[in-house]
Amino acid sequence: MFRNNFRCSLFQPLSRIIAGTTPSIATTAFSSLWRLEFPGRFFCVPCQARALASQAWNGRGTRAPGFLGTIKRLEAHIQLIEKRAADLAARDAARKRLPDLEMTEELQDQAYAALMTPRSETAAFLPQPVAMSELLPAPIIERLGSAAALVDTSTPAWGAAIGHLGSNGGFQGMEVVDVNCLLVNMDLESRVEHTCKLREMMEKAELEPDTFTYDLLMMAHAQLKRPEEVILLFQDLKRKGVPPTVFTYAHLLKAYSLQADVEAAGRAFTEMREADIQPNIVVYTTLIQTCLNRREVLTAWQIFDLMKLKSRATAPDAHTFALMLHACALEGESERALNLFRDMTERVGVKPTKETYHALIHALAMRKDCYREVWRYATEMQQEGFKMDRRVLGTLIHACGKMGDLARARMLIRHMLGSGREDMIPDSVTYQCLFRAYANAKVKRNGARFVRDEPSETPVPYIGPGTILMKQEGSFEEDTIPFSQSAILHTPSEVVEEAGRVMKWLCAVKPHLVDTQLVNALLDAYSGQGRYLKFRKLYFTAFTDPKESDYLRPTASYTEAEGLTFEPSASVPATATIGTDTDADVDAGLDKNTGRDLPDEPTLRKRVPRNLYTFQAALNCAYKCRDLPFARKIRDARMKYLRTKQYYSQYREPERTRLNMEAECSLINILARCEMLSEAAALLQAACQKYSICEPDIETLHVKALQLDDTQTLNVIETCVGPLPYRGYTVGKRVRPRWRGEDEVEDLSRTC
DNA sequence: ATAGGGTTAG
Repeated sequence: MFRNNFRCSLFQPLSRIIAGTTPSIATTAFSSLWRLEFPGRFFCVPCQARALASQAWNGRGTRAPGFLGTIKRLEAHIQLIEKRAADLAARDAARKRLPDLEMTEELQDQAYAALMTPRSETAAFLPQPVAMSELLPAPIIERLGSAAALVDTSTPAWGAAIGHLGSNGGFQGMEVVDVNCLLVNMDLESRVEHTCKLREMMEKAELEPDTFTYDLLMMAHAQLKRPEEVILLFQDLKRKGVPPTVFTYAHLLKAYSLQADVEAAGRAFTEMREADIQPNIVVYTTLIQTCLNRREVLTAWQIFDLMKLKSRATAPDAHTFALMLHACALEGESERALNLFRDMTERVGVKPTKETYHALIHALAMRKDCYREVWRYATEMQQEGFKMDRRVLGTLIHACGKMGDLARARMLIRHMLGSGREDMIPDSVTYQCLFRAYANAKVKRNGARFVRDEPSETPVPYIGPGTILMKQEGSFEEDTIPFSQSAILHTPSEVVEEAGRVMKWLCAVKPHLVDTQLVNALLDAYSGQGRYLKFRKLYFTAFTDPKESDYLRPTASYTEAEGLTFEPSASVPATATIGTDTDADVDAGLDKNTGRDLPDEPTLRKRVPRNLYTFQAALNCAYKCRDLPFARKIRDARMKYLRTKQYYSQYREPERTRLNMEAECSLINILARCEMLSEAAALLQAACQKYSICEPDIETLHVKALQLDDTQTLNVIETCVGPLPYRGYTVGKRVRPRWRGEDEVEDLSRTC
């Protein structure tokens, strides 16, 4: 119900654009669909190109004129199609064979080894840089005089030079082209910085900016992500009657893309068509980006299809494919990404770029079952000569994090730190992925090691093979990441201890990297390794409470108007309060037996504000350890958070709704696990007024109701989520105490 | 004589 509404609202801009009163992207673009290059001939793009070429030529062989030529061309075409079909079949066969090969690990290790081998650096010959003063127009150089030296450095002092110019007659007596030439040679930052001064000087010299002037200024602002100024510049251009070009509109559309303003982009697109300006591949690609920024993936695909159909000139290129691969990643559609990539390279004949490879790897990294493909394409990318940069490595670590491949995640981090390159050092996101690897690492719960004679908690500076003991200039801090010396971490304790050490190290050495997301990731690591006590400690010590000024309204009006608070219930297990024995029981044996982390472990040096994902992680943890009082505390804190400005500024509408629904469902499931079905059912009834809840969202409640044979609750569930699927619960499962069994595998995520 | 693309919460 609600979810459907939500879907509709998501797609509404699309329908409005297609069927709306104003002609829009889709209508205008569809109307030109009829103007295909080769109506009635379904030749693929390369063949269209061939056909064009052969029409233009009168050569021999397949280019021969007349009937014979036609036959030969047809034969050639058929051969081509046959060859392609054979190639595809061979490829498919190879792909199908693949799962039988038992080389997964080995292959991945090879891939990793290939990745880590430094490629021989062939020093590219760079031509001598030309002096700036030789590029600038003569009148400007003349007026600058000796001040021309200001710009003849590696970082030209544009501010000083323009100031000098301004006090020496400015642009007086010059042409617009001179100003434009100056702009062309200025870097984007300087263009933005000195826009006002330059326009002032132009006005003084009675020079009217032309289209190119506006283009250069708009471009600079667009690239530096300042959409407001771009839009203002465009309005100014219109007001002055300067005619825009397709470039001008492209810059404007880029601004709307940054604002994720699909409607405005649609209007601009229409306006452009009305001015009889043909949209080109860049315009369409920017429109796609706008849709993706608003998560309107369906519209993005429609524009993409349109580009393919419309003409050869607008056929998608590597830029467009990179975006669409990214669209696949957004939706977790890994197969679609693979197909698209194959389409791109084999059918359309577009050469993959670093960006397309990266986007493909990203799309593959979204799913665990594509982990091998991630490494396959990472290797291929490397073999094609593309260098790994921080972003690609970041995506690979992301894949490791998702998969729980901790060993490789740590190796990649070491690699990045050991590279000693400024542009390679891991950022906050990279570390976040590392922590997710800690969270998802599959280590045996009982690491059957009674005595552990290698105390892994001593922070040892990493000294890898080939690392010189001398600290490298400027990167000595990074070199001391307190990884355990063991190449592989075997027990949850080892994992959790290392995660904690790394976090402390980050707090001490790189505090600017420690943000809410990172601490949330550490929470996930504790939760993932079953360290619920540590989790709670972190949850209660590492975060700041919202300040009075953070609230939208004064907190005096704090009277749960939402009406979804828990009823205090007598059947709450009395033991389950923070820090009691129950908690220690819930935590795995090691924590308790060694007592290692029970006495005041120093808390994090840095505190960060909570966000919605903090609560999500906490609710998941409360679910896993069945801690209802903890869940209620989380809920209260969350309710308070919903009144803060941060809540409204950090999350947009669809995400808010999704997370709020997830939180409600978590609470329902926690209640169910604690066998408080009537309260859970009441909550469900209230929640389904606001959200469209499916059976998988509240699976625990359903299973629990079946186990307890609670027909009343089952009825409530049925009225709330519709007809219930069969759930084959086993009685044995119910009897077996699951408090300290292997990891529970209930999935709280929404899969429908 | 310009423009559009890739990492972020299992």
